[in-house]
Amino acid sequence: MPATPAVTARGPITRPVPLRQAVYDALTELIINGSLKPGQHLVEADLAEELGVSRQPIREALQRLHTAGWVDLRPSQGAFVHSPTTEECSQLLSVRALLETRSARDAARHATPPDVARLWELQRAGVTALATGDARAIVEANADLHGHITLLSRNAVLAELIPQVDRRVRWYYMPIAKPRGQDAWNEHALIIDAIAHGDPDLAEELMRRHTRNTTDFYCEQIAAVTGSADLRGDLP
Amino acid sequence: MPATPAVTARGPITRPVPLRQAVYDALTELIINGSLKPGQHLVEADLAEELGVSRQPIREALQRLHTAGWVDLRPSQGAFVHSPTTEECSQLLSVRALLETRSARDAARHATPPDVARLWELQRAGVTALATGDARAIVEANADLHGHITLLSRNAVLAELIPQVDRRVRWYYMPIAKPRGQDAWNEHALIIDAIAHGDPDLAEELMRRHTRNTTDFYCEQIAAVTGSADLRGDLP
DNA sequence: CGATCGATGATTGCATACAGTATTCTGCAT
DNA sequence: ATGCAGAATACTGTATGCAATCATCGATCG
Repeated sequence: MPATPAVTARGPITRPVPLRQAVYDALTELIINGSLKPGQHLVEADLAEELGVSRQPIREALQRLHTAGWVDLRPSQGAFVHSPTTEECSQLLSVRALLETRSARDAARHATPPDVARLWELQRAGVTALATGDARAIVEANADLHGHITLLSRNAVLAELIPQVDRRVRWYYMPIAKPRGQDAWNEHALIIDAIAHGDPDLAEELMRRHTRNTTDFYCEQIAAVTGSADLRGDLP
Repeated sequence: MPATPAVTARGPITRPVPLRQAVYDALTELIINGSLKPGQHLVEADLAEELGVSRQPIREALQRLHTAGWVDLRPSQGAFVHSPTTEECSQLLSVRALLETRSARDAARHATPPDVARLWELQRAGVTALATGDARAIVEANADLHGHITLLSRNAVLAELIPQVDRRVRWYYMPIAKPRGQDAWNEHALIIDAIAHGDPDLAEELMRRHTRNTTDFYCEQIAAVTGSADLRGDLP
């Protein structure tokens, strides 16, 4: 078979994106950016008209949003945008810290030189974003860096779980939490260094401190707004 | 209205269970007990007829099965029972150990005397099942005990994540892994004791050993069957 | 004889229609 | 004014129908 010449396309081909997937993406976006507020009743017919599709893809997307924790699905009553409690957020932070600490450890065990180079690349992108002061770019760069570390852990289960937890954390803290800035990226550099040297113990410990600092920072922001009690919960 | 006398029901009232939920439960059961084999193509129309419902609830259940990792959903081609790889199982075991270790620690911080009493109750049930030699009862008792520890961690996120991971692990190893027997339940007793004494460090360490032993046992079983290489992967 | 192309059947994706149930509004009696 | 009863309304849950797409098989051509 000498054929299949000069196929420049990336991916198998341009698959027609299933409508339910587009709906899922659209709704998550609407929830994250606040167009759909916590507790709001999501009426299928309205969403269907809004997005120009029938109720069927809407329902399928709502199923996925439910299992992902974005909406609550009360039988015979419909879907409601999930309202996170402070306890839940504390727990999300705690679990995220646990998973990311582990992924850092495994990343240090598996990372190759090209992997590390890619990490430094993302690190530079983050520092650049930090210099320009573009808050959105900073958050995104941070997510990219952490996401790539989870990839390097070579653990598909981890890489599947972490983003779910992470996105929900970021969604909840988005309105109140300013990016941590320089400190966070200094810590990133230390972690990358540990990964580059293949030192699992050090990478784990550094990531533990990093997530702890991030959590503390978030909790201070929350406390400043709500004047509430201790949110740090069960962090180690 | 003199009627509705002597309402013995618990909960609000007897809610009519949504059909999609029944379908979801039925399909997971069929997958776990092997009626639906890995890789098998799940034709919506067939399932609908089999279960006596229309395609609509089937589709919604398949969405949930997909996000839970039970089936793969290939666009325009339908649903296929997920085929776990040995790598994936190793990763599942690894993540499960991580999460359960943490839940044991938090359980030790939060458990009340009634909670501990309930744990001992479950422990006794497990030992009884062990004595009778009923393999299915043993596996179930084990899941109950671990599940209750996750509840005691007072972390809803953990309690949500662990069962998903745990069920998939048990499903894959079911055909080849004999229950570990007495050793596992001795270790359980030590863990419960640590929780009862409110000793997080000890509970964490004991659970770490316990999950490590369980993983080792499973891996030996696997190796004996497949004659494969090291599966222990990234356990600490 | 092998390979490519086209036709056919099966299956999914989406839309629509109908039935059951929870909520809300209105009217009346207290 | 307040509480309750009843109907009207709105929404979800389920079923069915149709068009688009994919896999399979057979025929034709090199």
